[in-house]
Amino acid sequence: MRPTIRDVAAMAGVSIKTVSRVLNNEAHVSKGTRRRVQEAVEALRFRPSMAARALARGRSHQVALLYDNPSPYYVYHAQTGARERCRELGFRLIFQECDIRSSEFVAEVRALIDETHADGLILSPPVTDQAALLTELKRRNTPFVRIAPGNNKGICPYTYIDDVAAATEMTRYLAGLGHRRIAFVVGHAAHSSARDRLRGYRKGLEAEGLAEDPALVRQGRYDYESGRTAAQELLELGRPPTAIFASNDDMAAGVVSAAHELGIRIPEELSVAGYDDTDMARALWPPLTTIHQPTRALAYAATDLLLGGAPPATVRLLEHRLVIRGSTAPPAKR
Amino acid sequence: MRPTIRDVAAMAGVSIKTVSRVLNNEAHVSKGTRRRVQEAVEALRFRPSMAARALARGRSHQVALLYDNPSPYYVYHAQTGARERCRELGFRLIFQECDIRSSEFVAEVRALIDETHADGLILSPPVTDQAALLTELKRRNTPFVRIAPGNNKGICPYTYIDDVAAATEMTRYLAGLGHRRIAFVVGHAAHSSARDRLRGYRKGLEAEGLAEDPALVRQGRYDYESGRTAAQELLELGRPPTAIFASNDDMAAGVVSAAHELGIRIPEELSVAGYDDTDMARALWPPLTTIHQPTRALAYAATDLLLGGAPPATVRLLEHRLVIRGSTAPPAKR
DNA sequence: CTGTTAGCGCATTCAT
DNA sequence: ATGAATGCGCTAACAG
Repeated sequence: MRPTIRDVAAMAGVSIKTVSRVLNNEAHVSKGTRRRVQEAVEALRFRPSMAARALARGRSHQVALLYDNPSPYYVYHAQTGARERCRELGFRLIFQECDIRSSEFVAEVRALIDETHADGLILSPPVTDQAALLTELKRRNTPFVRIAPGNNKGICPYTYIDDVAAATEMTRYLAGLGHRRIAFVVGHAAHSSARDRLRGYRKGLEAEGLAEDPALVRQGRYDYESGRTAAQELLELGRPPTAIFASNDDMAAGVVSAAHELGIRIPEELSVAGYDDTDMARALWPPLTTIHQPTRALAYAATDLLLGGAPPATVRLLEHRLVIRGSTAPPAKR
Repeated sequence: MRPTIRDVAAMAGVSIKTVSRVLNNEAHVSKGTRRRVQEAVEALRFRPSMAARALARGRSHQVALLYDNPSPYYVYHAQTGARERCRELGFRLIFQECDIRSSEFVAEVRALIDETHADGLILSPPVTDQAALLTELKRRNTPFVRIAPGNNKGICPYTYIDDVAAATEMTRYLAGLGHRRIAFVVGHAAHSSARDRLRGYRKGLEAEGLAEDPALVRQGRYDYESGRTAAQELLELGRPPTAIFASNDDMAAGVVSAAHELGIRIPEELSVAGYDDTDMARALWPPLTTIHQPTRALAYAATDLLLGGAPPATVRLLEHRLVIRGSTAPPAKR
């Protein structure tokens, strides 16, 4: 049977309030008493009930991470980063999938907060940009932070990397190798990062004096299948690209797959670039050139903003980092 | 401010007990009263506190899924499957990473149960085979189920696929294409599935009248890096294999990567086979031949065993399914 | 320094 | 069919 604070108090020969004091590291407990209580806790292997604590004090020591993301790698790393910081701070992480397209979306988040007494929320893309939710959270005065927001940046702390700069740099890097026909696969329209990365691509082309060819820009959805479809179309063009920049790693994997199937060798005949959450890109290494996108670090830092110290209103956490893996080649002769 | 059951009672003009009755679908409430209460619930957007409920009744309506697994895909799919069934049954899923090698491993799980009042546990490999934990759970009388256990199968319900049969079939399939030097990359020693799959490989060789060449069997750890290393060694042998059977998808990805790097074309010059949790294998399609391993379904069914109806002591849930993707080739001429 | 009392929000006897 | 009182395990005033 689960021991309670009363069992501990009885064994230590004190009142439950004294036990509570020890558990919460409060002052005004004599050395000896404290030790006796601690021994009883050990002996009984007592662990305070989070439910009881949540009721008694106002807060639950739980935060929720909300996501609606098609990429297992993104989800896994975001979760890992947030959980790590939670652990360190003695919080528990509620990991909650949601559906931003549902008419009940905001209601469901509200229900989550009320049911769990969550102390705060961490929003990951594309939840991070749902205006209706942001409004509701502000109204309720629920603390929250955002990962990679695309708008309304003034309303809460957030973490992000500079997608425009990163995509610009990648595009210029490919151009620097000699590529002049560089295709781009756009991400999911619901994600503001998709727009930023596209903007970076265009800035990169412009900086290199390359004209944008609309036929080389394809809409994707940040998932494997859309990258694959886009690459199939691109590679069957009369004048195909010599490089394809897919704006996340799942789509890059789709591009690699399509190229394999068409017998096109990477990187000798086609250069492929992507955004990298480590594992996926490593699986495809060496054909892939990637931007290192530390999802885990973004989530860790966001959690820290929510729970740790007094956060500034806005934080620019991480610069982008361009990382070249493997041997992206200059364009093949034609 | 969060509405409570008292607010609902006041608005509906009844006592909190009546509200409680309506919330829990109990009998002995008149039609009209029930409707009035429901309207008040809607109007106030009332959601009962899980913490208060957990205290008042004995159970928390929460279950925990324990994992200690290096594969993001595995973790993601297991989580998704378990969460889905939880949702349907009105439970909340606590998704908990742990470290089976820690000396505090059992103590930490015990702490989790006491802190959260979890009603039951779902154990995924390799947690599923930690004898010390199983003993403790039995002693405490905590309900639990296991996914793909390798031993002590009598003690609780579990779900699994037949790894021995699946690996046998895959090996025989490769042999049927004409391969006679089929290599095998073994999984992590802590997972019983690693042994089962190796056994299947051996049975397959035997059934085809092929002698096992110890040089063609390499130890891996179910992660990308170990698959890559194993393949590098295998492909540099004096007499390299014509097919490599990696016993999970992360390792298969490593094999594909190593082959690419060495300029070996798949599947023309090397056939690669793996175990597939869909996404990873799809990313590498078409070079890969895979066994379809529905992690998500296994987790869903395990959760159902834990929460749904009266489960039998043991359930054989799913036969394995061999899935051929793309065009695995016969062995290259030498 | 330590103990007593009163809730936190809900379900659960037991009355009515 | 409905309501008042009691308690789940803990913390928070408020004594002493």
